[in-house]
Amino acid sequence: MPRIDLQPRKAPRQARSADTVETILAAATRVLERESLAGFNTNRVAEVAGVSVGSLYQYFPNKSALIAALIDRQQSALARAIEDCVAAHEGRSLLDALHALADLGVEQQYRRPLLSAALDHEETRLPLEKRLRESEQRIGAAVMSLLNRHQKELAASPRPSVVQDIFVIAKALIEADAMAGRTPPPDLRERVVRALWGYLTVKVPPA
Amino acid sequence: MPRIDLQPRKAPRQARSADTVETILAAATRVLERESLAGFNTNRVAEVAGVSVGSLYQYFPNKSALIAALIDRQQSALARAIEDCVAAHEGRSLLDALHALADLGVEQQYRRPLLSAALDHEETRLPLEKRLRESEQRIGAAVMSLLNRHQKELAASPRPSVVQDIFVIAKALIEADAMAGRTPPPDLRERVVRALWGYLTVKVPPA
DNA sequence: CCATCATGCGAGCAATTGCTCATAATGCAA
DNA sequence: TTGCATTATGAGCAATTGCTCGCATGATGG
Repeated sequence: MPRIDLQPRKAPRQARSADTVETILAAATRVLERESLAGFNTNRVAEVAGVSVGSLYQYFPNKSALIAALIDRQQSALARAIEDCVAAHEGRSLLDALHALADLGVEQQYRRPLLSAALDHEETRLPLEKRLRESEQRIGAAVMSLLNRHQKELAASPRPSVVQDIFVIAKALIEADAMAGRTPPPDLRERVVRALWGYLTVKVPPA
Repeated sequence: MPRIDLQPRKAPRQARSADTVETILAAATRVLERESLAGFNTNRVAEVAGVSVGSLYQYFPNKSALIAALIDRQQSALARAIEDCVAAHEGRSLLDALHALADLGVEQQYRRPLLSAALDHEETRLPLEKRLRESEQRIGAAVMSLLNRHQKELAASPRPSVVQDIFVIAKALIEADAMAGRTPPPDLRERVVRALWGYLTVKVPPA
């Protein structure tokens, strides 16, 4: 069984190392998106990357660290995209922003369905490291600021659980469709927006 | 790698077999809810069940079939619970029914969080067999009949995608909380209902 | 040309695990 | 009790896989 050491090994000083790391991560991505977690082993990743297992273990202390690096990459990219999206919609309507966020999620999930699903699964299994928590928090902060800008349209004042919920709702809806077909159904975007908009703005009648 | 034979082997004629199958399934459940998929192997299940591996393979042709049997059980139980719930709420309000369904989901997910999560994951990996599809359809039909009863309150006429969506939304919200803590937060039920109610009843303003 | 050393290499170890099969145990009919 | 058929057993095989370690390689400086 692998160690519980998720820190990437101190990168060697030589110039080539950054490229090699990049090559390995790219290969890992390819393997993961083609064969999901089933065919994902370090020997295969090294083979696809065109390097030896030994080299792989020079840059990643164990398999978990490799996966963690992939998650980190993907989460950072998503966080950045969301931040940009929220920033770009300053002054515009909440509905427009939700549409844009939905598009963003759809695009991300459908580009590499297996990769996303696999990383999702590993994310719950691995002890999350700081950097990942950081991406999560950046996403949370961005969404929270969006909600704060439109507080008057909301049914309730935005609490952290609201941010988590709309994130979870959007991801689940998109993932369910992404596992079923190669291309997004035309109404997916609209359904996601309806779910988010409904959750945010509706007043549930009292019992 | 395991075969792709999900049919349970023809049960022996002897009386003891049913009990043995039951014992094995119970053991499998225990292993799965304690150590998730990581520690779930046939040797361990047999050990916990107090039978030999050979016996296990007399009743289940392979590991996948064992997992499929667990999924089948759980799905059937859920389908039945949902059908009963929908039937019990005939003539009552949609909101009441949604509350009841939310409770049902929360209870199911929190009783064995790891089990539910593991089975969810395997469900996407395994080629679903007929019986499973049948449970899914039963759930879909029950929810659809509930929606049909309250068509006038709905924002749009209930299509199959609506049924899938509210199922996915509820499951995702509950699962996210279930992975985080041992007991459900007091507002979980309300959040689930709001998400469902919002999705079903809200009219999204046109662009 | 040599010595040094960081880096790359890949055979192979140790552990795991799905599953089989020769054998033992057990139930049952005669 | 005897003989047959059915079921239970578990040692162990074959395949997989995470990872190590001794050695090769090639760049660098003298």
